[in-house]
Amino acid sequence: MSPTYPGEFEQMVLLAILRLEDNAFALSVLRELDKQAGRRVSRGALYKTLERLDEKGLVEWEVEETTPGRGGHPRRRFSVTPTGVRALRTSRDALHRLWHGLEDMLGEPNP
Amino acid sequence: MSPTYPGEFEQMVLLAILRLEDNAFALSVLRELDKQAGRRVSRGALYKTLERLDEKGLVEWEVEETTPGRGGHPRRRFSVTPTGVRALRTSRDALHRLWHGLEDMLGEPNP
DNA sequence: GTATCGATGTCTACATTGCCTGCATCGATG
DNA sequence: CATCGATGCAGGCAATGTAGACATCGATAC
Repeated sequence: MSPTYPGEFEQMVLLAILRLEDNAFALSVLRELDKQAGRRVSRGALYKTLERLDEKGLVEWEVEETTPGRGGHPRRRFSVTPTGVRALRTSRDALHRLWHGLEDMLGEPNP
Repeated sequence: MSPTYPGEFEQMVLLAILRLEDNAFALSVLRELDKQAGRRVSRGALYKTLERLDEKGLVEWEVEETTPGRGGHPRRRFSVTPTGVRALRTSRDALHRLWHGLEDMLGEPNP
């Protein structure tokens, strides 16, 4: 049972969900990833990732009480589980330690 | 033309090489990853990753002038190419923007 | 001088992630 | 009723992550 770390994209999805708080529906996540990280992927790609994160217990969701006046599938509101938050912290800390001290070569983060 | 971003582990390997400067031989990278990021992988895993980073032009290497008195294969000294540095910066910036503002939930980095 | 060790590198194979296209659902709108 | 819009799901291939076995060749132990 080796740890198995969240991949690069998985991390981004988790972060996007956290930022969206109550508004983390799949398509909003897609927009957030584009807006904040310049990362554009297809819906299918995102859903697959969400499905995997769910299987790993890093995210969970509930269906939204259907807003009167919209059809199709009821949408799901995602949230990051405590396990997910922990995984995120671990990844961040590891990267942070590796980055630390390289500011000269890499420059400061570009906001 | 798809960008294709460095994966989670690939980023760590690139960073480890940068930190080691002139001392970036495969096995030192392995130790650096363990020490700084707590990430332990087999040699095979690392070599595969280095090979892929090389194919993508993110790292390059030269064989070391053989130190008198050590046998086996001559070891390779790796370095990150300018392209590699750029890729690293891009990934960092994207993650940085996503992290920004979430300090309350995630806490400050753990040094 | 032979067996082994130590530090490297390579090859093969498989598991996990990343990512896309295409298809289905179902109110609202024309 | 045809279509659109916002969703979600299935299937499948490509890229990444990871391990384990095997090869090389000085140095050192016996």
